[in-house]
Amino acid sequence: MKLSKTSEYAIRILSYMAKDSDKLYSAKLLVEKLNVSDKYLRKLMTLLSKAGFIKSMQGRYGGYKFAKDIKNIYISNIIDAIEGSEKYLGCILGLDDCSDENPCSMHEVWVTTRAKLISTFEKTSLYKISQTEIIKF
Amino acid sequence: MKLSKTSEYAIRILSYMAKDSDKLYSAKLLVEKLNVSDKYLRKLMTLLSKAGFIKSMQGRYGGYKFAKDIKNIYISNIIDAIEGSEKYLGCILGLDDCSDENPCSMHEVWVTTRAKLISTFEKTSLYKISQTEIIKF
DNA sequence: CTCAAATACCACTTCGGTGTAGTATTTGCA
DNA sequence: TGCAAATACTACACCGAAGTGGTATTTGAG
Ligand code: SF4
Ligand code: SF4
Repeated sequence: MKLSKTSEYAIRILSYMAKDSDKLYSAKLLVEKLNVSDKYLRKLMTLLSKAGFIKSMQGRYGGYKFAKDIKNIYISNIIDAIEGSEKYLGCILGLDDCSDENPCSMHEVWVTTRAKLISTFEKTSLYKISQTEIIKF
Repeated sequence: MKLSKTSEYAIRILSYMAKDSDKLYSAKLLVEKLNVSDKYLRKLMTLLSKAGFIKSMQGRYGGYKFAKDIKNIYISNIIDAIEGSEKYLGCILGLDDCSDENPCSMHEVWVTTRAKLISTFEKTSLYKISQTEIIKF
């Protein structure tokens, strides 16, 4: 019942960057501030670049900055890019073939819960997160 | 955002057995009916025995049957026994150290969603599940 | 008593997510 | 131009969950 570590990291990194969304961030700085290993963070940054959330500047004084308005980046977009939506859209019991017509007794409450979770992801933008003070990353 | 495969299997198996909760089920039958590999199911059955949900009868015409009233076995009990409650009680972003006092902007809606999910698990017994027709396992 | 048919146990393999290492490439500035 | 400091890339190591194989043990029927 958790997102993958990679999704966690991605949300953490982008949330952190969203605090000053025009700034250019180096991998070195992010590694120091956030709790992600150097190599893994760099790999992830490249992935996030290719996904279009950020753009990278190589060379001396390079780094990463947002490629688009953080008001248009939602948590659901990030999760989709990293692990695909199936990972959190499916049934909690893993039974793909049953439907609303053939439900088990957990179905109704599960579907309701799931819907709420999804709508949370789809409605929460990085901008919104940046408006809240986060002490610990 | 999913339970482990093992939890899925456990819930599937016990839900199936709950349809006729006094019957003695052989591993062979369960393997045929449910979609779990022979060896893995047998290993899991031993684990479920040790956890006290079922008891096993060895020898010729042996098998498994419930060790207690299925009205007293809740989904949350099963998940706890297999993967521990931490796995689905924590924060979705994996940041253990922030609290209700230092929340990010997802916190409130996440906590609400999580609470609903947990209460679903804690209120749904195998008996309740058995009352609903499940076509596909 | 013997055997068939069932579970229990131990050890190994496989696989995907996570993390690491080393090297190549880019780029601005002295 | 040459170097320092940054990112990009490729390949491999690690680890826990999932899955498999083979053997030992139990037990009732005949
Ligand atoms: S009926 Fe039950 S098992 Fe099937 S999708 Fe709904 S919650 Fe999952
Ligand atoms: S504030 Fe709440 S939802 Fe946000 S990261 Fe912390 S525990 Fe998770």
